[in-house]
Amino acid sequence: MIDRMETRRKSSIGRPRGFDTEEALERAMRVFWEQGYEGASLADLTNAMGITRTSMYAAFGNKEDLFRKALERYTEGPASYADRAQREPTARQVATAFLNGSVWATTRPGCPAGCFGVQGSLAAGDPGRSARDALIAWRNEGTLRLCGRFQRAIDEGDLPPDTDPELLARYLMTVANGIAVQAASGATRDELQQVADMALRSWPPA
Amino acid sequence: MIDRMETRRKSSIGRPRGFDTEEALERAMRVFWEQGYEGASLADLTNAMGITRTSMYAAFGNKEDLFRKALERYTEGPASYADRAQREPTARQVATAFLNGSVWATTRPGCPAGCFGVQGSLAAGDPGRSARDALIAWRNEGTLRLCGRFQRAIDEGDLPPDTDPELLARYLMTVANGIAVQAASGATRDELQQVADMALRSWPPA
DNA sequence: GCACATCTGAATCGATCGGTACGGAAGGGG
DNA sequence: CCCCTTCCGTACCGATCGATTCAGATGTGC
Repeated sequence: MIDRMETRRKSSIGRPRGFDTEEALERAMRVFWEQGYEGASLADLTNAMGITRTSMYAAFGNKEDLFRKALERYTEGPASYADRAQREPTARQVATAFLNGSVWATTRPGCPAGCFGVQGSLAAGDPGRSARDALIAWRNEGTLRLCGRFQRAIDEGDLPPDTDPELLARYLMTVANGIAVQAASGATRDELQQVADMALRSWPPA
Repeated sequence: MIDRMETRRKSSIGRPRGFDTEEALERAMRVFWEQGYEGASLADLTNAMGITRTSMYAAFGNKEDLFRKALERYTEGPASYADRAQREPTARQVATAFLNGSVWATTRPGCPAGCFGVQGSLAAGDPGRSARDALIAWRNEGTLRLCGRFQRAIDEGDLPPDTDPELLARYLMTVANGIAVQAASGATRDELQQVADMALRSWPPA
């Protein structure tokens, strides 16, 4: 009852866990991704994970914790393009990689269409408010990281000194969010790639 | 039991309704807008509407019908900027009015932040799937109408003949959807107006 | 005033919600 | 081997879900 909600086990004594927590989390992530926090019931989740309620609670804590861990996995998995984009050498390449990555991630065959960080919980009632707030923070952190990267680009002379890094970051995040919504609406990868290309046409000249 | 789900009453006999259906629908719209279809419980809705469950069912049918009627009201109310934008004389003015309107509508003081057509139901489980599909259709219809408007602009010589009207329409809808998500994330009207202005910089020259 | 259609409110429906308690099964350390 | 810890499946918890039923109140048309 103390800290059993940790995914990692603290000792090797006792019967070992009978399922792969990483794979179970992957399955849970996809359910949240597809149905959202409030739309995903415990029955949906445990069914997809292939385990019982009890095992889920022992391994992950509760539904909210499971959602947060699924978000972490999403960040390091399908959304890892964001991290990679940050490491591109120029601001323009960062922007291009970021939008291309968002197109790619939101239209991956075999994965739900759209972005976990958007449709996981955009609006919610009381019980799902904490999940919604977690995603709001997640999106805003992404914007902030982009902003910091563009500030660096300004300092390095890669962008004009009168550039507004916040605007650039918010612009990119806005387009990426829109791409996610469009992907959830059935837009294809090709169509969204064209949109991303067009969005980059308003990027400040290198 | 036949068609009592109509908002309009078919006869004047009997006890008249004790509440204003339009105002009740307005209140319901805001609840769906703020909490989404699945996040809005009957208790939330009827509480905000100031009526009982029974009155709601008698006047609107059921939760799903109420949602559809709320969407109609949203279309003709807060989202009426889309219709108005279509009637602008040039394609560029259409695009400008559309994005400006979306910024304005998603950040209206006294209204929930964001767009009903996006956060009303972006992802959902089985029970909310029909609401989700209704909003998908709603967004795609908006794109289609923009596309038709830009096709007309091409025919009129307002846009170059090699323009892809679908791409322009999808681009605008993508940016508007992104603006909605950003508004739901706490972005201010000024910030989003800057984003909209920047998005229009990639518009084909007049 | 009468008869009737409709509205209203409370009580209730079965189903499902997220979350738990319990007991048997199963594996590791001595 | 035994003990002990942990896992796992079932059955169940109170609360809430959307939806309905029913009696009583209320207003309209005759």
